[in-house]
Amino acid sequence: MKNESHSNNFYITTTLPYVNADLHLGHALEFVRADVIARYKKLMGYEVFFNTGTDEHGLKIFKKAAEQGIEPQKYVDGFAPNFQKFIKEVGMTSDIHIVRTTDAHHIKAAQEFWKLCEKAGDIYKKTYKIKYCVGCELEKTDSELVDGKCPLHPNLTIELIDEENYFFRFSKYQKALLDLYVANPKMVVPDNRLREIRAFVERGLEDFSISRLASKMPWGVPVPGDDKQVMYVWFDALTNYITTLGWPENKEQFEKFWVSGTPVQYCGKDNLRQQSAMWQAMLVSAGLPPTHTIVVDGFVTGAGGVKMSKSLGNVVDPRDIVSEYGIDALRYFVLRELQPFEDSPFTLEQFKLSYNANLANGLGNLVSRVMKMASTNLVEPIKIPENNIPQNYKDAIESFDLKKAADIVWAEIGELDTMIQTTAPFKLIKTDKEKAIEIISELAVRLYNVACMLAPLLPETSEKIKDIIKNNSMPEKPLFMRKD
RNA sequence: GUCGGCGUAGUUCAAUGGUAGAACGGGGGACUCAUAAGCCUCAAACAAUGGUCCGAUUCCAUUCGUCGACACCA
Repeated sequence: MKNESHSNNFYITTTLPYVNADLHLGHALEFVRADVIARYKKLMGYEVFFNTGTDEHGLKIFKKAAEQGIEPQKYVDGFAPNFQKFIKEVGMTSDIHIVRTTDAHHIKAAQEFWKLCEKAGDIYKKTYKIKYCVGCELEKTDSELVDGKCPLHPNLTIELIDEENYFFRFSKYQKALLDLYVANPKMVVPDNRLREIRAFVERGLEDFSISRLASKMPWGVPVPGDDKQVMYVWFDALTNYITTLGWPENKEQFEKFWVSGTPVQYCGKDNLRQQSAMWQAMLVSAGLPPTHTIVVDGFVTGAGGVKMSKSLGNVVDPRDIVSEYGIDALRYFVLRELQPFEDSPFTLEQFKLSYNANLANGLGNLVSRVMKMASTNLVEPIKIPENNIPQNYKDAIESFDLKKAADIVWAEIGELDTMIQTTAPFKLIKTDKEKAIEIISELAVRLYNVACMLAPLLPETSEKIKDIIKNNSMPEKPLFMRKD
């Protein structure tokens, strides 16, 4: 267990998508959530290191590049800017570190990591038989086979080909991992995911291969001291979480954010094993401290919980939403309408309903009605209150329950609407001006607090509201226009 | 097949061993500061069966439904 009491530094990272991935709502969801945590911590006075980036090695990339007849490096260089554009489009804080697994430093650091595992005696060479379908001309895994045959070519027999690869002694770390889970019961959020990974580890671990023959697939980080092999993609990819910090040379930064901080990794549920078991074993092997918290997201599905897929045509491009409704509308939906840790359905109809109800009629309208009264009746702007963030809101964010945090904000919005109705300052102003002004000021103060709570969630909107209150003015146009 | 999660109003969620809460959507009403917004109000749910208990939506078992894990899909 780490001492987490006095560090004022905070590290958070998303998973790295493949550089050529179609960036969909699921990616946006993870980015937005991590971004909220990063902004929140910054507002709470932490120095924050926020990491994301692109995974650029491996067979898939290599093949795509070959199809297009270009060098893999050229191919990934063509895609990397898309990703960087995308994260801006979904409103990620500008203060973000972007690692590419083809960065010279990352490559070198991944090799250093390898050497440490090797020194620990955890890397060894082994021949194993890969299963190969001549029909597909591809390696097959057991889970891809049906009755030991390739489902696409059931009349061909699967060939076994000897290949010598490096392996990582995962099996050695079963106890270390189980101990880690016992010592850090909140290491994986939500806790049923910890149960899931614990069950997996308890069933026993097999060593896994961590390299490929360069003659077959050269697009990877060269294995130190063996130019015939390259690292298997994800071995180098996982190390990005620390190579981005400048590890191993930049000891100070690594110490600051990883060792004495509380490093947080966001990932989708399909990444549970890699992040909470394999990567943790790799860290132990290399003699480095484990991740503090791994937050596991569910997936966004289509209507009725159906998987989103191109063939069903229910894939949603978050950029389309942003261009029609704005960044904060997308963020709002991700944060409050999607379950923080479970699969959630997404439909455009639902999105619009929720937008109209909560952003246009709720928040936006409240700002207009309060500020209309304030700007016409108060002679000067209210005294800007100290940040008065309620504890339950903080607790919700600290436990990664961003939906609960958003619920708290919207409960306050509802209370303010009710307060206007019951105290009716717009009426009172005619009979008891002093009292009415007192109420209007209180409304503005509480609205300012709402803006403060919104700062990590809907940063643009939060700023707009704060400005309006500081100027004691009306919004020039509705914050969120109703959509019909 | 083995293991695990889940199954609450039309929808998405919440709480709880003792009258089941909310939001959105739907019906009705009074108001007017506001984005025909807001407020009040009405209708609306504990998958099924059995067990433990004075009492179960909550605990247990079974069934059904659903999602996931069961390794190299990073």
